[in-house]
Amino acid sequence: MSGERRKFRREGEAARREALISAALDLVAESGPQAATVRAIADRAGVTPGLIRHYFASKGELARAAFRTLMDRLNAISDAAIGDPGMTAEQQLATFVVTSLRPPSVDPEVLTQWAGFIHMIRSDDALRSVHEATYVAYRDRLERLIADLARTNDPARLRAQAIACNAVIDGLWLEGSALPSAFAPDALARIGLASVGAILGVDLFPHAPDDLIQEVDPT
Amino acid sequence: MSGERRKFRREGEAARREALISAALDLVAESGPQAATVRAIADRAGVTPGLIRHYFASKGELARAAFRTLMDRLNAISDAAIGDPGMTAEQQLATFVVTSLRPPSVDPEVLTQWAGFIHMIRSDDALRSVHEATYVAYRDRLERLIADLARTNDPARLRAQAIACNAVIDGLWLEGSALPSAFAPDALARIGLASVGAILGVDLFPHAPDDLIQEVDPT
DNA sequence: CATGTAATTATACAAGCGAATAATTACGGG
DNA sequence: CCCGTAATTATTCGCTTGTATAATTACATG
Repeated sequence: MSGERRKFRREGEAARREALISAALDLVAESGPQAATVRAIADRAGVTPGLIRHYFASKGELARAAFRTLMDRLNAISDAAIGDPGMTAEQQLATFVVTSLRPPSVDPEVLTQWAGFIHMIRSDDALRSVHEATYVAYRDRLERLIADLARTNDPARLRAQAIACNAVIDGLWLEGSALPSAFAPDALARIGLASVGAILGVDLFPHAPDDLIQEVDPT
Repeated sequence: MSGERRKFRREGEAARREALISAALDLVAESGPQAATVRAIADRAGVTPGLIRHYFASKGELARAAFRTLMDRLNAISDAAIGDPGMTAEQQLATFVVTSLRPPSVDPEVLTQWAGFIHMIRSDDALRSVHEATYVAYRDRLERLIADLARTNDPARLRAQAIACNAVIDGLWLEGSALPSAFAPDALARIGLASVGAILGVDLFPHAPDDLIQEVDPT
Protein backbone atom coordinates (compact mmCIF):
# COMPACT_ATOMS: atom_id res chain seq x y z
CA MET A 1 0.00 0.00 0.00
CA SER A 2 2.30 2.66 1.29
CA GLY A 3 5.63 1.75 -0.22
CA GLU A 4 5.14 1.64 -3.96
CA ARG A 5 8.51 2.74 -5.13
CA ARG A 6 8.50 4.46 -8.46
CA LYS A 7 9.62 2.42 -11.44
CA PHE A 8 12.42 3.79 -13.57
CA ARG A 9 14.70 3.05 -16.47
CA ARG A 10 18.40 3.64 -16.58
CA GLU A 11 19.21 6.16 -19.27
CA GLY A 12 22.68 7.06 -20.32
CA GLU A 13 24.49 9.90 -18.63
CA ALA A 14 24.36 12.02 -21.77
CA ALA A 15 20.61 11.62 -22.17
CA ARG A 16 19.91 12.46 -18.55
CA ARG A 17 22.13 15.52 -18.54
CA GLU A 18 20.47 16.78 -21.68
CA ALA A 19 17.00 16.12 -20.32
CA LEU A 20 17.79 18.01 -17.14
CA ILE A 21 19.31 20.92 -19.03
CA SER A 22 16.39 21.15 -21.41
CA ALA A 23 13.94 20.98 -18.54
CA ALA A 24 15.75 23.82 -16.80
CA LEU A 25 15.78 25.95 -19.95
CA ASP A 26 12.09 25.26 -20.56
CA LEU A 27 11.18 26.40 -17.10
CA VAL A 28 13.26 29.56 -17.36
CA ALA A 29 11.64 30.33 -20.71
CA GLU A 30 8.14 29.82 -19.40
CA SER A 31 8.21 31.41 -15.98
CA GLY A 32 11.60 32.97 -15.36
CA PRO A 33 14.68 31.81 -13.47
CA GLN A 34 13.02 31.55 -10.06
CA ALA A 35 10.70 28.89 -11.45
CA ALA A 36 13.62 26.63 -12.29
CA THR A 37 13.92 24.99 -8.88
CA VAL A 38 15.60 21.66 -8.36
CA ARG A 39 12.24 20.03 -7.78
CA ALA A 40 10.55 21.60 -10.80
CA ILE A 41 13.46 20.72 -13.08
CA ALA A 42 13.47 17.11 -11.93
CA ASP A 43 9.73 16.87 -12.33
CA ARG A 44 9.86 18.26 -15.85
CA ALA A 45 12.65 15.88 -16.78
CA GLY A 46 10.71 12.93 -15.41
CA VAL A 47 13.10 12.11 -12.57
CA THR A 48 13.33 12.76 -8.85
CA PRO A 49 15.28 15.72 -7.44
CA GLY A 50 18.10 13.65 -6.06
CA LEU A 51 19.21 12.65 -9.52
CA ILE A 52 20.24 16.18 -10.33
CA ARG A 53 22.93 16.00 -7.71
CA HIS A 54 24.07 12.73 -9.18
CA TYR A 55 24.92 14.39 -12.48
CA PHE A 56 25.69 17.93 -11.34
CA ALA A 57 27.68 18.81 -8.27
CA SER A 58 25.32 21.69 -7.52
CA LYS A 59 22.47 23.60 -8.99
CA GLY A 60 24.91 26.26 -10.10
CA GLU A 61 26.78 23.75 -12.19
CA LEU A 62 23.56 22.71 -13.88
CA ALA A 63 22.93 26.39 -14.58
CA ARG A 64 26.35 26.73 -16.15
CA ALA A 65 25.75 23.71 -18.36
CA ALA A 66 22.36 25.07 -19.34
CA PHE A 67 23.83 28.41 -20.36
CA ARG A 68 26.45 26.68 -22.46
CA THR A 69 23.75 24.65 -24.17
CA LEU A 70 21.68 27.74 -24.82
CA MET A 71 24.59 29.56 -26.43
CA ASP A 72 25.47 26.52 -28.51
CA ARG A 73 21.92 26.24 -29.79
CA LEU A 74 21.85 29.89 -30.77
CA ASN A 75 25.15 29.62 -32.56
CA ALA A 76 23.99 26.52 -34.38
CA ILE A 77 20.96 28.29 -35.85
CA SER A 78 22.90 30.98 -37.67
CA ASP A 79 25.79 28.64 -38.38
CA ALA A 80 23.56 26.40 -40.42
CA ALA A 81 22.77 29.33 -42.68
CA ILE A 82 26.25 29.73 -44.10
CA GLY A 83 28.88 27.52 -45.59
CA ASP A 84 26.98 26.66 -48.77
CA PRO A 85 29.71 26.78 -51.41
CA GLY A 86 27.21 27.47 -54.16
CA MET A 87 26.42 30.87 -52.72
CA THR A 88 28.12 34.17 -53.45
CA ALA A 89 29.59 36.15 -50.57
CA GLU A 90 26.66 38.55 -50.75
CA GLN A 91 24.16 35.72 -50.61
CA GLN A 92 25.86 34.15 -47.61
CA LEU A 93 25.89 37.42 -45.70
CA ALA A 94 22.27 38.19 -46.57
CA THR A 95 21.20 34.71 -45.51
CA PHE A 96 23.13 35.03 -42.27
CA VAL A 97 21.43 38.33 -41.45
CA VAL A 98 17.96 37.10 -42.33
CA THR A 99 18.35 33.87 -40.38
CA SER A 100 19.49 35.78 -37.32
CA LEU A 101 16.40 37.97 -37.46
CA ARG A 102 13.75 35.29 -37.83
CA PRO A 103 12.41 32.60 -35.57
CA PRO A 104 13.75 30.51 -34.04
CA SER A 105 16.53 33.03 -33.36
CA VAL A 106 14.07 35.81 -32.66
CA ASP A 107 11.90 34.34 -29.97
CA PRO A 108 10.57 35.72 -26.68
CA GLU A 109 11.45 32.50 -24.90
CA VAL A 110 15.06 32.61 -26.01
CA LEU A 111 15.35 36.19 -24.80
CA THR A 112 13.90 35.22 -21.44
CA GLN A 113 16.40 32.38 -21.16
CA TRP A 114 19.32 34.57 -22.10
CA ALA A 115 18.29 37.31 -19.68
CA GLY A 116 17.79 34.77 -16.95
CA PHE A 117 21.48 33.92 -16.99
CA ILE A 118 22.98 37.32 -17.66
CA HIS A 119 23.34 38.30 -14.03
CA MET A 120 25.70 35.37 -13.49
CA ILE A 121 28.15 36.75 -16.04
CA ARG A 122 29.32 39.30 -13.51
CA SER A 123 30.10 36.83 -10.76
CA ASP A 124 30.87 33.53 -12.49
CA ASP A 125 34.12 33.37 -14.42
CA ALA A 126 33.25 30.19 -16.30
CA LEU A 127 29.99 31.68 -17.46
CA ARG A 128 31.64 34.89 -18.54
CA SER A 129 34.10 32.92 -20.64
CA VAL A 130 31.26 31.15 -22.42
CA HIS A 131 29.55 34.45 -23.04
CA GLU A 132 32.67 36.11 -24.39
CA ALA A 133 33.52 33.16 -26.60
CA THR A 134 30.02 33.12 -28.04
CA TYR A 135 30.10 36.82 -28.79
CA VAL A 136 33.51 36.64 -30.41
CA ALA A 137 32.59 33.59 -32.46
CA TYR A 138 29.51 35.28 -33.84
CA ARG A 139 31.33 38.52 -34.58
CA ASP A 140 34.22 36.71 -36.24
CA ARG A 141 31.90 34.78 -38.49
CA LEU A 142 30.30 38.06 -39.47
CA GLU A 143 33.71 39.64 -40.02
CA ARG A 144 34.73 36.81 -42.33
CA LEU A 145 31.54 37.16 -44.34
CA ILE A 146 32.16 40.89 -44.66
CA ALA A 147 35.76 40.32 -45.66
CA ASP A 148 34.59 38.00 -48.43
CA LEU A 149 32.76 40.92 -49.99
CA ALA A 150 36.23 42.36 -50.61
CA ARG A 151 35.07 45.94 -50.17
CA THR A 152 37.97 46.73 -47.88
CA ASN A 153 40.93 44.94 -46.43
CA ASP A 154 41.77 47.40 -43.68
CA PRO A 155 41.65 45.15 -40.60
CA ALA A 156 40.60 47.90 -38.20
CA ARG A 157 37.81 49.02 -40.51
CA LEU A 158 36.73 45.43 -41.00
CA ARG A 159 36.56 44.89 -37.26
CA ALA A 160 34.57 48.07 -36.72
CA GLN A 161 32.14 47.10 -39.44
CA ALA A 162 31.70 43.67 -37.91
CA ILE A 163 31.00 45.18 -34.49
CA ALA A 164 28.50 47.58 -36.01
CA CYS A 165 26.68 44.91 -38.03
CA ASN A 166 26.67 42.63 -35.03
CA ALA A 167 25.10 45.41 -33.00
CA VAL A 168 22.32 46.07 -35.52
CA ILE A 169 21.50 42.39 -35.60
CA ASP A 170 21.61 42.05 -31.82
CA GLY A 171 19.51 45.16 -31.33
CA LEU A 172 16.87 44.04 -33.80
CA TRP A 173 16.92 40.58 -32.25
CA LEU A 174 16.39 42.13 -28.86
CA GLU A 175 13.47 44.27 -29.92
CA GLY A 176 11.81 41.58 -31.96
CA SER A 177 12.07 39.16 -29.07
CA ALA A 178 10.95 41.61 -26.43
CA LEU A 179 8.05 43.04 -28.47
CA PRO A 180 7.00 40.21 -30.77
CA SER A 181 3.75 41.87 -31.76
CA ALA A 182 5.35 45.14 -32.78
CA PHE A 183 6.84 43.91 -36.05
CA ALA A 184 5.31 42.38 -39.16
CA PRO A 185 6.77 39.08 -40.38
CA ASP A 186 10.28 39.58 -41.75
CA ALA A 187 10.13 43.31 -41.03
CA LEU A 188 13.17 42.91 -38.81
CA ALA A 189 14.97 40.94 -41.50
CA ARG A 190 14.34 43.66 -44.09
CA ILE A 191 15.48 46.42 -41.74
CA GLY A 192 18.52 44.33 -40.89
CA LEU A 193 19.42 43.86 -44.56
CA ALA A 194 18.99 47.57 -45.23
CA SER A 195 21.06 48.61 -42.23
CA VAL A 196 23.89 46.14 -42.71
CA GLY A 197 23.89 47.09 -46.39
CA ALA A 198 24.11 50.78 -45.53
CA ILE A 199 26.96 50.22 -43.09
CA LEU A 200 28.92 48.21 -45.65
CA GLY A 201 27.90 50.15 -48.74
CA VAL A 202 26.25 47.15 -50.44
CA ASP A 203 22.71 46.50 -51.55
CA LEU A 204 21.95 43.12 -50.04
CA PHE A 205 18.30 42.81 -51.07
CA PRO A 206 18.99 41.23 -54.47
CA HIS A 207 20.91 38.51 -52.64
CA ALA A 208 18.37 37.77 -49.92
CA PRO A 209 16.77 34.33 -49.61
CA ASP A 210 13.86 33.80 -52.00
CA ASP A 211 11.35 33.31 -49.22
CA LEU A 212 11.94 36.73 -47.69
CA ILE A 213 8.55 38.32 -47.25
CA GLN A 214 8.50 41.56 -49.19
CA GLU A 215 7.09 44.71 -47.75
CA VAL A 216 3.38 44.97 -48.44
CA ASP A 217 2.68 48.13 -50.37
CA PRO A 218 -0.63 49.43 -48.94
CA THR A 219 -1.71 51.28 -52.09
CA MET B 1 17.83 43.75 28.60
CA SER B 2 15.98 41.59 26.17
CA GLY B 3 13.39 43.95 24.74
CA GLU B 4 15.28 46.84 23.24
CA ARG B 5 13.02 47.84 20.47
CA ARG B 6 14.73 49.49 17.58
CA LYS B 7 14.49 53.27 17.35
CA PHE B 8 13.14 54.75 14.14
CA ARG B 9 12.13 57.96 12.44
CA ARG B 10 8.99 58.50 10.44
CA GLU B 11 9.92 59.35 6.88
CA GLY B 12 7.45 60.42 4.27
CA GLU B 13 5.80 57.83 2.08
CA ALA B 14 7.60 59.08 -1.01
CA ALA B 15 11.03 58.83 0.64
CA ARG B 16 10.40 55.33 1.93
CA ARG B 17 9.08 54.04 -1.36
CA GLU B 18 12.08 55.46 -3.16
CA ALA B 19 14.50 54.05 -0.62
CA LEU B 20 12.95 50.59 -0.94
CA ILE B 21 12.96 50.74 -4.73
CA SER B 22 16.58 51.88 -4.86
CA ALA B 23 17.59 49.18 -2.42
CA ALA B 24 15.91 46.56 -4.57
CA LEU B 25 17.58 47.83 -7.74
CA ASP B 26 20.96 47.94 -6.01
CA LEU B 27 20.67 44.35 -4.92
CA VAL B 28 19.61 43.18 -8.36
CA ALA B 29 22.52 45.04 -9.89
CA GLU B 30 25.03 43.56 -7.47
CA SER B 31 23.96 39.97 -7.17
CA GLY B 32 21.02 39.29 -9.44
CA PRO B 33 17.29 39.11 -8.88
CA GLN B 34 17.35 36.22 -6.43
CA ALA B 35 19.38 38.34 -4.04
CA ALA B 36 16.63 40.92 -3.82
CA THR B 37 14.67 39.24 -1.05
CA VAL B 38 12.23 41.07 1.16
CA ARG B 39 14.65 40.89 4.05
CA ALA B 40 17.69 42.01 2.08
CA ILE B 41 15.80 44.92 0.55
CA ALA B 42 14.53 46.09 3.93
CA ASP B 43 17.99 45.76 5.41
CA ARG B 44 19.57 47.78 2.63
CA ALA B 45 16.91 50.45 2.96
CA GLY B 46 17.45 50.63 6.72
CA VAL B 47 14.02 49.38 7.75
CA THR B 48 12.47 46.11 8.87
CA PRO B 49 10.85 43.72 6.41
CA GLY B 50 7.32 44.40 7.56
CA LEU B 51 7.49 47.95 6.28
CA ILE B 52 7.67 46.76 2.70
CA ARG B 53 4.19 45.37 2.99
CA HIS B 54 3.03 48.66 4.43
CA TYR B 55 3.96 50.48 1.23
CA PHE B 56 3.59 47.73 -1.33
CA ALA B 57 0.77 45.22 -1.39
CA SER B 58 3.19 42.46 -2.36
CA LYS B 59 6.75 41.94 -3.42
CA GLY B 60 5.57 41.79 -7.01
CA GLU B 61 4.21 45.29 -6.75
CA LEU B 62 7.53 46.54 -5.45
CA ALA B 63 9.17 44.84 -8.40
CA ARG B 64 6.82 46.60 -10.80
CA ALA B 65 7.56 49.95 -9.20
CA ALA B 66 11.28 49.23 -9.37
CA PHE B 67 11.10 48.41 -13.08
CA ARG B 68 9.21 51.64 -13.75
CA THR B 69 11.87 53.59 -11.87
CA LEU B 70 14.65 51.87 -13.78
CA MET B 71 13.09 52.69 -17.13
CA ASP B 72 12.48 56.28 -16.07
CA ARG B 73 16.08 56.69 -15.05
CA LEU B 74 17.32 55.33 -18.35
CA ASN B 75 15.03 57.59 -20.30
CA ALA B 76 16.13 60.58 -18.28
CA ILE B 77 19.79 60.06 -19.15
CA SER B 78 19.36 60.33 -22.90
CA ASP B 79 16.55 62.86 -22.55
CA ALA B 80 18.87 65.30 -20.87
CA ALA B 81 21.12 65.20 -23.93
CA ILE B 82 18.65 66.82 -26.30
CA GLY B 83 16.44 69.85 -26.29
CA ASP B 84 19.24 72.42 -26.37
CA PRO B 85 17.87 75.04 -28.81
CA GLY B 86 21.33 76.26 -29.66
CA MET B 87 22.20 72.99 -31.34
CA THR B 88 21.68 72.00 -34.94
CA ALA B 89 19.64 68.91 -35.73
CA GLU B 90 22.83 67.05 -36.53
CA GLN B 91 24.40 68.04 -33.25
CA GLN B 92 21.37 66.96 -31.28
CA LEU B 93 21.28 63.58 -32.96
CA ALA B 94 25.00 63.05 -32.53
CA THR B 95 24.80 64.00 -28.86
CA PHE B 96 21.86 61.68 -28.36
CA VAL B 97 23.75 58.76 -29.89
CA VAL B 98 26.93 59.43 -27.95
CA THR B 99 25.12 59.85 -24.65
CA SER B 100 23.29 56.57 -25.16
CA LEU B 101 26.58 54.76 -25.72
CA ARG B 102 28.53 56.04 -22.73
CA PRO B 103 28.24 55.53 -19.04
CA PRO B 104 25.99 55.84 -17.19
CA SER B 105 23.78 54.44 -19.96
CA VAL B 106 26.29 51.77 -20.84
CA ASP B 107 26.84 50.02 -17.54
CA PRO B 108 27.00 46.34 -16.54
CA GLU B 109 24.83 47.01 -13.52
CA VAL B 110 22.09 48.58 -15.57
CA LEU B 111 22.11 45.62 -17.93
CA THR B 112 21.85 43.24 -15.00
CA GLN B 113 18.92 45.18 -13.63
CA TRP B 114 17.15 45.27 -16.96
CA ALA B 115 17.69 41.57 -17.56
CA GLY B 116 16.50 40.76 -14.08
CA PHE B 117 13.06 42.09 -14.88
CA ILE B 118 12.71 40.97 -18.47
CA HIS B 119 11.16 37.61 -17.69
CA MET B 120 8.20 39.38 -16.09
CA ILE B 121 7.31 41.08 -19.34
CA ARG B 122 5.80 37.87 -20.63
CA SER B 123 3.48 37.29 -17.71
CA ASP B 124 2.78 40.73 -16.23
CA ASP B 125 0.62 43.04 -18.31
CA ALA B 126 1.48 46.17 -16.34
CA LEU B 127 5.16 45.52 -16.75
CA ARG B 128 4.79 44.88 -20.45
CA SER B 129 3.02 48.20 -20.86
CA VAL B 130 5.88 50.02 -19.18
CA HIS B 131 8.37 48.24 -21.38
CA GLU B 132 6.46 49.00 -24.58
CA ALA B 133 5.95 52.62 -23.62
CA THR B 134 9.65 53.03 -22.88
CA TYR B 135 10.67 51.51 -26.19
CA VAL B 136 8.21 53.61 -28.17
CA ALA B 137 9.19 56.81 -26.35
CA TYR B 138 12.86 56.24 -27.11
CA ARG B 139 12.23 55.34 -30.73
CA ASP B 140 9.93 58.31 -31.25
CA ARG B 141 12.48 60.71 -29.87
CA LEU B 142 15.00 59.24 -32.26
CA GLU B 143 12.51 59.47 -35.13
CA ARG B 144 11.91 63.15 -34.39
CA LEU B 145 15.64 63.84 -34.36
CA ILE B 146 16.01 62.06 -37.68
CA ALA B 147 13.06 63.94 -39.14
CA ASP B 148 14.71 67.22 -38.18
CA LEU B 149 17.60 66.35 -40.46
CA ALA B 150 15.05 66.74 -43.28
CA ARG B 151 16.67 64.07 -45.43
CA THR B 152 13.33 62.44 -46.13
CA ASN B 153 9.74 62.95 -45.21
CA ASP B 154 8.41 59.55 -46.17
CA PRO B 155 6.83 58.40 -42.90
CA ALA B 156 7.40 54.69 -43.51
CA ARG B 157 11.04 55.28 -44.39
CA LEU B 158 11.44 57.52 -41.35
CA ARG B 159 10.00 54.86 -39.10
CA ALA B 160 12.22 52.16 -40.54
CA GLN B 161 15.29 54.37 -40.09
CA ALA B 162 14.32 55.06 -36.50
CA ILE B 163 13.92 51.34 -35.80
CA ALA B 164 17.27 50.62 -37.41
CA CYS B 165 19.12 53.36 -35.54
CA ASN B 166 17.45 52.33 -32.32
CA ALA B 167 18.63 48.79 -32.95
CA VAL B 168 22.26 49.79 -33.52
CA ILE B 169 22.24 51.82 -30.35
CA ASP B 170 20.56 49.07 -28.35
CA GLY B 171 22.89 46.44 -29.73
CA LEU B 172 26.00 48.46 -28.95
CA TRP B 173 24.60 49.27 -25.52
CA LEU B 174 24.07 45.59 -24.94
CA GLU B 175 27.54 44.56 -25.95
CA GLY B 176 29.26 47.36 -24.15
CA SER B 177 27.38 46.56 -20.97
CA ALA B 178 27.83 42.81 -21.22
CA LEU B 179 31.52 42.97 -22.16
CA PRO B 180 32.79 46.18 -20.60
CA SER B 181 36.44 45.33 -21.07
CA ALA B 182 36.12 44.57 -24.77
CA PHE B 183 35.82 48.17 -25.92
CA ALA B 184 38.10 51.18 -25.57
CA PRO B 185 36.58 54.36 -24.14
CA ASP B 186 34.10 55.89 -26.59
CA ALA B 187 34.73 53.13 -29.12
CA LEU B 188 31.06 52.26 -28.95
CA ALA B 189 30.11 55.91 -29.40
CA ARG B 190 32.26 56.22 -32.50
CA ILE B 191 30.90 53.04 -34.03
CA GLY B 192 27.41 54.23 -33.18
CA LEU B 193 27.96 57.56 -34.90
CA ALA B 194 29.41 55.85 -37.97
CA SER B 195 26.57 53.33 -38.19
CA VAL B 196 23.72 55.74 -37.60
CA GLY B 197 25.38 58.08 -40.07
CA ALA B 198 25.64 55.31 -42.67
CA ILE B 199 22.01 54.33 -42.21
CA LEU B 200 20.85 57.92 -42.61
CA GLY B 201 23.41 59.01 -45.19
CA VAL B 202 24.91 61.74 -42.99
CA ASP B 203 28.38 62.23 -41.60
CA LEU B 204 27.73 62.84 -37.93
CA PHE B 205 31.33 63.06 -36.73
CA PRO B 206 31.74 66.79 -37.37
CA HIS B 207 28.71 67.33 -35.11
CA ALA B 208 29.73 65.09 -32.24
CA PRO B 209 30.30 66.50 -28.74
CA ASP B 210 33.74 68.06 -28.31
CA ASP B 211 34.77 65.65 -25.62
CA LEU B 212 34.36 62.59 -27.82
CA ILE B 213 37.55 60.59 -27.52
CA GLN B 214 39.05 60.23 -30.99
CA GLU B 215 40.40 56.97 -32.23
CA VAL B 216 44.04 56.61 -31.39
CA ASP B 217 46.04 56.19 -34.57
CA PRO B 218 48.75 53.63 -33.72
CA THR B 219 51.22 54.84 -36.33
C1' DC C 1 1.09 68.61 27.71
C1' DA C 2 -2.24 64.98 26.56
C1' DT C 3 -4.01 62.09 22.90
C1' DG C 4 -5.07 59.71 18.65
C1' DT C 5 -3.33 57.64 14.70
C1' DA C 6 -0.50 56.05 11.39
C1' DA C 7 4.25 54.54 10.67
C1' DT C 8 7.24 51.17 12.16
C1' DT C 9 8.92 47.10 14.54
C1' DA C 10 8.55 42.39 16.27
C1' DT C 11 7.14 37.85 15.98
C1' DA C 12 5.26 33.88 14.03
C1' DC C 13 3.95 30.69 10.31
C1' DA C 14 3.53 27.63 6.47
C1' DA C 15 5.65 26.60 2.31
C1' DG C 16 9.45 25.87 -0.49
C1' DC C 17 14.36 25.91 -1.12
C1' DG C 18 19.08 23.35 -2.09
C1' DA C 19 21.63 19.81 -0.23
C1' DA C 20 22.93 15.46 2.09
C1' DT C 21 22.34 10.65 2.99
C1' DA C 22 20.36 6.15 3.04
C1' DA C 23 17.59 2.70 0.83
C1' DT C 24 16.30 0.42 -3.45
C1' DT C 25 16.30 -1.38 -8.10
C1' DA C 26 17.57 -1.91 -12.97
C1' DC C 27 20.62 -4.10 -15.78
C1' DG C 28 25.09 -5.79 -17.88
C1' DG C 29 29.05 -9.24 -17.31
C1' DG C 30 30.22 -13.48 -15.34
C1' DC D 1 20.69 -17.24 -13.97
C1' DC D 2 22.74 -14.61 -10.56
C1' DC D 3 25.19 -11.01 -8.71
C1' DG D 4 27.62 -6.67 -8.20
C1' DT D 5 27.38 -2.00 -8.98
C1' DA D 6 25.92 2.14 -10.36
C1' DA D 7 21.66 4.70 -11.43
C1' DT D 8 17.70 6.15 -9.28
C1' DT D 9 14.36 6.99 -5.64
C1' DA D 10 13.04 8.22 -0.93
C1' DT D 11 13.53 10.74 3.09
C1' DT D 12 15.28 14.11 5.91
C1' DC D 13 17.61 18.40 7.40
C1' DG D 14 18.46 23.22 8.26
C1' DC D 15 17.44 27.54 6.14
C1' DT D 16 15.18 31.04 3.68
C1' DT D 17 11.32 32.74 1.57
C1' DG D 18 6.99 35.83 1.33
C1' DT D 19 3.21 36.98 4.07
C1' DA D 20 0.19 37.84 7.98
C1' DT D 21 -0.81 39.88 12.36
C1' DA D 22 -0.09 41.98 16.75
C1' DA D 23 2.53 45.15 19.61
C1' DT D 24 4.84 49.53 19.93
C1' DT D 25 6.32 54.22 19.17
C1' DA D 26 7.04 58.66 16.82
C1' DC D 27 4.89 62.65 15.84
C1' DA D 28 1.10 66.06 14.55
C1' DT D 29 -2.76 68.13 16.35
C1' DG D 30 -5.37 70.23 19.74
